[in-house]
Amino acid sequence: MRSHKKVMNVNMAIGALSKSTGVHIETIRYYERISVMPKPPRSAAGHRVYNDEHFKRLRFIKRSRELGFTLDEVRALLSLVDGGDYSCDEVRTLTLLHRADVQKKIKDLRRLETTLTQISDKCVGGDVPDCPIIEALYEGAADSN
Amino acid sequence: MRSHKKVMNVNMAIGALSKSTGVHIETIRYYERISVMPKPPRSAAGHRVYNDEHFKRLRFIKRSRELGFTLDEVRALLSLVDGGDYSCDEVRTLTLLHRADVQKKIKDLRRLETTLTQISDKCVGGDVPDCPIIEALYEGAADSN
DNA sequence: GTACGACCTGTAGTAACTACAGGTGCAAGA
DNA sequence: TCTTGCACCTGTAGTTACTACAGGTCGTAC
Repeated sequence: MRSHKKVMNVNMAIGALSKSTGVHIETIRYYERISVMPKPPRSAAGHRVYNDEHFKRLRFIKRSRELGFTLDEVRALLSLVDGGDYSCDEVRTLTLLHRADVQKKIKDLRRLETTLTQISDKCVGGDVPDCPIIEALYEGAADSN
Repeated sequence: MRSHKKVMNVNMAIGALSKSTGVHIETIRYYERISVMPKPPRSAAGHRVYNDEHFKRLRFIKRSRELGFTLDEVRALLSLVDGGDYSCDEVRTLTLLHRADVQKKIKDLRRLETTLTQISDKCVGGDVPDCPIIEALYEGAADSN
């Protein structure tokens, strides 16, 4: 058991969990369905009852998603946490692999931005028909890629 | 009629169109289903028959998609082409709006890259448990956003 | 005559949710 | 006491832009 495994027994319903984490109710149920969140115990009325552990796990998922990790990557991180025997190296490797993905995306988008700038520069504007942008896309003269 | 509206009557089947444009056969049929490509005439055997106009239109769609336009944006561009009365301004406006989207994405990804670098730097590596990356994500100390 | 390839239709799967429809149960106000 | 409203429940369909398959037809080449 790590320090983050301690439980505070602060019980709450799905609405409260949603509000405190900023994750939609439907998304929480979706995470349960695809097994990134565990099935919580139910109250007498059949309502889901969450505790502090659930709260932290959901916050972990949310932060990871905000950092652009896919749910599959989040699952990989969580399995390390769940196994409890993760090493720093494993986690860092996943993080750096992910960062490489992000860097590639940035590179692609920058090239794309350049092309968009170039083709919009071709266009003098005004109300004339036969826009060079359309021509560039429609006719053969494609210098993109 | 613009210069790009001239038809050369080079008929071809869907496989040839696919090969010459690099767009998958299934994707071409999908474009037809969602009405970004028109329903082509059929041969006696019921096969789709395409001509040079179809080829150019599909290439237009492909290039636009490669430039990151969504199919909805492509549809907007095509409606300008189809209407035949587009002005340079309209096209350039769409292009610049799209470029703004791309620039925002780049900005977001860059911030994300920075955060990933920061948290992976926290990690000294090695086989020790209790990785600071996991801690940062799991426990309260989140400086992201 | 049969095997092959290209074509056909229609449906389901992908990622990561979101948005309903239709139903239950509890608590507070009229 | 009734009823209104809210939070919750399940299950399914929609989103984007495709991809992949199952199962069928057709024409030609060997």
